[in-house]
Amino acid sequence: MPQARTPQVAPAPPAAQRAARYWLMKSEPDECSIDDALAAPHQTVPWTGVRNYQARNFMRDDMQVGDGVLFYHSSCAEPGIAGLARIASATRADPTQFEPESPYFDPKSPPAQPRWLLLDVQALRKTRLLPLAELRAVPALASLRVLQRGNRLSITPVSDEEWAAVQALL
DNA sequence: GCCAACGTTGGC
DNA sequence: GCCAACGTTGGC
Repeated sequence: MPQARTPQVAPAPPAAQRAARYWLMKSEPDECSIDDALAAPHQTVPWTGVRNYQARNFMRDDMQVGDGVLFYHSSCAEPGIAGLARIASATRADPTQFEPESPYFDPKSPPAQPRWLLLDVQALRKTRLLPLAELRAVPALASLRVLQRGNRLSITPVSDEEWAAVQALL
């Protein structure tokens, strides 16, 4: 008895099954601030340099064009949410992994199967800076990933409720 | 597959 | 510059 054929390709998961529709993305303002992104052509920058598998997998598996982004400034005098942005492209290979002179060079990444991805992020607007202390004071943001102890991920999902709570602060 | 050593992140 | 926390590496 022949078995029913199984689809060769799994259907894309419905939006409700994605990890999130909103994201927080960290950028060092010395490298690319919200002002830098707003000044870029089409207010769009390639999000280069992600070298963490969890963050890469969010880009690869969950992030979609149009998703909302909290643009976060890290490793600077005033860390916090500095602007709003959106995901503006699908993923593609991050070219810096193949550039020996780049700080993001990864000699172990096989060019035929690039290990690291990026996508384009379009800045929408600069906001007033929402520093960590202010975010921590909002009960609805208690579980925001960037506020958790030891958090280091440069891309983290933001729930619908957290997104709304941030918008309410602006 | 364990786990110690090491490098990096990032707030303070 | 300090240091806690975390991810990665590599010997065994």
